[in-house]
Amino acid sequence: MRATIRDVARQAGVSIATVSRVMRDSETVRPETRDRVLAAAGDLEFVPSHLGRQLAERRHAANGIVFPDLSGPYYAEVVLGYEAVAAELGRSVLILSTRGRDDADDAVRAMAERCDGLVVVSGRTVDDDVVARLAARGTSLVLVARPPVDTVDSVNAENDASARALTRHLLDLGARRLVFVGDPSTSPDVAERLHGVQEALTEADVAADVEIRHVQNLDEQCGAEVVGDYLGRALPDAFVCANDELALGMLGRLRAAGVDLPSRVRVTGWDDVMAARYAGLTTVRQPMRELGATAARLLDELISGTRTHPRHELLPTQLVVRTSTTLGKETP
Amino acid sequence: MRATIRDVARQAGVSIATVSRVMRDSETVRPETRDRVLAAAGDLEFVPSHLGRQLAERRHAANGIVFPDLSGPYYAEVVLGYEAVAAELGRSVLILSTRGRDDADDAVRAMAERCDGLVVVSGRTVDDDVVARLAARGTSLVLVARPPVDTVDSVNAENDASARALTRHLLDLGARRLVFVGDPSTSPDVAERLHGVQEALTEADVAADVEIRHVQNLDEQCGAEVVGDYLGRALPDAFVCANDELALGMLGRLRAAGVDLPSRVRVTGWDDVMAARYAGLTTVRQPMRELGATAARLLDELISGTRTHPRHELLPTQLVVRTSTTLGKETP
DNA sequence: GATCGTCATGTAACCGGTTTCAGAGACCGG
DNA sequence: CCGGTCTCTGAAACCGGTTACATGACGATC
Repeated sequence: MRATIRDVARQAGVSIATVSRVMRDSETVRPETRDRVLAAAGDLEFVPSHLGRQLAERRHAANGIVFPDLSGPYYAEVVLGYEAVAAELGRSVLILSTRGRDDADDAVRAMAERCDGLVVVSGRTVDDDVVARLAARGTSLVLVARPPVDTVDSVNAENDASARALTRHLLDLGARRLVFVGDPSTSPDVAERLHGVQEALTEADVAADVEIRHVQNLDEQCGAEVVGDYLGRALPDAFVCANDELALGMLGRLRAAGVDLPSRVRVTGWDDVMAARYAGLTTVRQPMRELGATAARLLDELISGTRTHPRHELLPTQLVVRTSTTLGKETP
Repeated sequence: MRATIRDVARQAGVSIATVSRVMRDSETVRPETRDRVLAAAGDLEFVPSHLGRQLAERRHAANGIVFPDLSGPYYAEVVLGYEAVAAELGRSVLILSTRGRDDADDAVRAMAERCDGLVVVSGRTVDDDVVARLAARGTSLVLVARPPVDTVDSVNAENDASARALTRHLLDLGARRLVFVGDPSTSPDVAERLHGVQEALTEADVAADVEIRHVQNLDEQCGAEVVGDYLGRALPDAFVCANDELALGMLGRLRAAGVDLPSRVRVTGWDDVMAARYAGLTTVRQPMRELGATAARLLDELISGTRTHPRHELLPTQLVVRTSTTLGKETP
């Protein structure tokens, strides 16, 4: 069995209080005594138990993060940014993926019991009432890429401005008939993107319109299916997809059908995943790592009690133009 | 403040032992008493403290996983597979990324104090002596994608057979002068892959050779640089890269230089990341998720004491042929 | 009716730390 | 030489659970 604080105290001939003081060099201890304790601790290879310490301090020194999935670069980057900052702040990071878990709500609640606070990424993880109940219980919470709730901190990527920029880019290229691929009712992010597109069209001084094409999931297969539908009839000028995976699915199917891009049709995505670069996909880059990092900082403020009023951060995004819309100004 | 077991006991008019028994429905409690306790618990919204419980049980019910990075799909998938199985086994998962951390060794040791056991992924995370010291201390350990140590469990992906298959594939296509890109001294995985290539060449009934091209890092930039070097002189028949990122970097640079693939030169990678599919990269697919899942299961056996003798798992890999080597049998 | 076993529950020690408070000396000025 | 202050250390309570053991009630057995 590993040495405890009492073993060290006995060996050094002091009380456990003194050992505790030396280990966390809090109060003053006579150098001579300190040396004796340190010698005993080194001798016994004493490492203070986190459990004992945490119980006494009534804190976990750990943060949680809940996300739907880790495949695909989006969430992985968010988690990475989160972990980096949390570690800097001296906190461990607990992860919980809700994908394919039917007891996600319970799992999140269980996780909340093991952390000083947690971050919930994406609306596809747990229901709002779970979030509300956690918040009501006093759990420190930060929402990421999830519709803000007044009383709860949130971090989101800007959608509207980039959607407008993207749309103007397409209009500049002469595109007039757009098709937005994705279901705005599934996610507020998607709804905002669509909204930005529609606004840009309204503000434009040319006649242009956007059709909305709903899909089951935002994945490659659905993207391919959408292309299949359009191959029979006239292609629009551009497909504006709610995310990169949809767009990549479309690109693959279009290429297979021998449709030339960007002359016959243009395709855009959202996220700027790594594959988008190789596929030459015009898309919108999100500061994923920064989303996680910001969430970690906000959460730390909540936990440490530095701040009590909720904050809502909105991080900027950036249009990345590639060959799926124009050969003119390719960004490799 | 949240309710404790003593609050519940007082309200229900029983002792804390009885409450504990009800909460973990261990021993027999009279139904009537149980109902009283449950009512009180519900009333006070009592949730047993993990800290108290864990201290008493002297276990964390948490596992750790250490990896170098989470950007790029490789480690993310491993972590995902690990988390899924760990969650199934009722364990929380702590993560630790060592990238850009100069105190990685300490961080790993600190993490070990908070878990019942941990998985170390890749040799690029911490030194062998840290692993050895943890093992000596009795920490349950599983190594993933890291050179096996006799006494410590390990999970690795098969390298040799796939490297041979890959090489034979290139030989079949007529390639004779190969260049292996990557530094075999940095990682045993890379060394094994090179070894497989060399063996396949030796066994082949044609005259062929492989040159070894060392690189600083296994990333896209280095891949692009290697191409730059070769553009001046004669290109080999094929570049066999130690991973996909190198290969993708080469593909980009080759395409930019107007070199036609696969007619002028062939390129292969290793890992089968998502971008490889869009870049048409011939590569070797690793069962990344399964690596993580297997590690979680091995670790659970160690922690629960079901098994004491070390095991070394070797998971199969699979050659994926795409257009970077041949247009003949493209796998989309 | 005394003895015994069983069942339900309570008492108290324990897990390994932190922290409050009090006390023992050392030191100082008058 | 004495009272007061300061510095260092120890005793003990506490964090919130688990669990070995003790206890008491009750029914069964002879």
